[in-house]
Amino acid sequence: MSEVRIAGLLAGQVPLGTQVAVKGWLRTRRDSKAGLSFLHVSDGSCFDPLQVVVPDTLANYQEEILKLTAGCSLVVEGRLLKSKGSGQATELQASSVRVLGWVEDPDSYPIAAKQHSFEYLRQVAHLRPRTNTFGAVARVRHCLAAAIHRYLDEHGFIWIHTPIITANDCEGAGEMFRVSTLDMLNVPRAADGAVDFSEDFFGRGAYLTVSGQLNVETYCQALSKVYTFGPTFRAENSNTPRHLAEFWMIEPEIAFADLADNADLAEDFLKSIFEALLSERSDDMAFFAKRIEPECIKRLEAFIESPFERMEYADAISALEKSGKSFEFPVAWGRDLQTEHERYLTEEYLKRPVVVMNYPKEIKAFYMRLNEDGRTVAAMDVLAPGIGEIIGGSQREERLAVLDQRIEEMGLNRDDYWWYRDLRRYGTVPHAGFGLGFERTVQYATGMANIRDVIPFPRTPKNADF
RNA sequence: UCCCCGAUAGCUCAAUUGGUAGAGCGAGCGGCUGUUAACCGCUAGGUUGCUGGUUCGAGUCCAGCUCGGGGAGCCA
Repeated sequence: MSEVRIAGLLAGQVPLGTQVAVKGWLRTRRDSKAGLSFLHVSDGSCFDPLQVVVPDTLANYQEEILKLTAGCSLVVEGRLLKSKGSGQATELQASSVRVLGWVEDPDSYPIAAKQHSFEYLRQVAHLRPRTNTFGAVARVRHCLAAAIHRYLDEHGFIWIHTPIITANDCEGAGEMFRVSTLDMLNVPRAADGAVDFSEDFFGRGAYLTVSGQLNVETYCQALSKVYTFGPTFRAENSNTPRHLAEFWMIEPEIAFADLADNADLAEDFLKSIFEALLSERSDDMAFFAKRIEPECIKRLEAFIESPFERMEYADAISALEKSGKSFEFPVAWGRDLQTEHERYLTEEYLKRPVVVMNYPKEIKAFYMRLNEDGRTVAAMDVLAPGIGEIIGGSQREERLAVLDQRIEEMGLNRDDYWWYRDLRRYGTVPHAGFGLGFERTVQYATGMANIRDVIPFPRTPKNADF
């Protein structure tokens, strides 16, 4: 007897009539007076459950089958047959059903066979993967992650495992989580009363990374095309459907490249992974289109087919000024684009993704390359309808003198960046890269409204449960 | 962190000007049916988020707290 996953059975990989064993969890049970029960069993390998037909002639029919409830774990053996019903092509005619684990007190089982709110399911995050939605999210998440690695591998990128713990308290991307083994009830003090981190584990202050970019640039300057894909941490008190304290980020970095190359990569990369998603997880995407966001498949198809708009920051400002809209936040050259501005550009003005390029240097990071005009830097943001900023990137400043000047202008300490500056002293090359928020990508693809529902165990202010 | 809203049965919600808490789903039992968001009947299920206050009387009004949601900022 062969043992197979339900995905393979439903995909027709096993000939009808074959005797198989299936292991999974019960979704629903319906009994018929014709002397049989119908079980929907899922093993998570695909969206659809397998229908199992159980005749009342099985020895444990009265004592066990009729008492099965949602969530029970089962081993079903039987023959794969063409279904007599209309809801599915094939079904399993059971010759034995073994119950591995019962659900104690079905009345209070948190995942009843009914619709639950996402807010509620977050409180039972250990059980929510058993629902249609969260099973689908998990498979889509995996599919996109695999597609990302595959694309980058096929295009000659090397995956660099940049550190999670960093002693750079100067990465400049917001509040950081401190990593310490000091006894917080009895911290060592220096003479001036400040905490003495020289006695801490690393002999200095240490933090969780907010970005692998500075580290990955070092490998970029040797391997040409590299990327990071790992968890990232921000200790910002952000309470929105788009922010997490712990999230995953992809950061490609390419040498011998400028901002235009960077934008081209971002576009080809995004289109490629969404194409993979549509072809490999059509079952889950059909579910999202039916129950979560009716437009999500059409949106991805349009995303793949139409070229991204490319727009100068200055032109974006002009478009906003000419829009006739009254924005809550003022529009002016030198000011950053607010959420409402980004939404207007992608959702009303262009109705598709746009790469906004060359921002005023004052509102961007020190490492972004200064343009000829002396007032803008080669930065880019990829904005998408419905989600806003999905990618932020730039060409990096490869000229040491200019980099030093920018470090000084921003009030940063040059010595803190000694190894980063070394890259500009030893065989510097033009290079560029960007950061893609993985959860936001999953959100965009599925239409899931809240970022807390596209990561298994969301970490947000006041919540690190599970 | 700021603004707005919310917390009532396992879940989703209702409850009139302050007057003894109700429905659907789920669960249990029974009926019916190659069923599939099944359908029909019956039953059980509540210290109304926490603390305090006003009142003869509070799910309802007031204050504080906790947690959740939406919007904004920060950003990916």
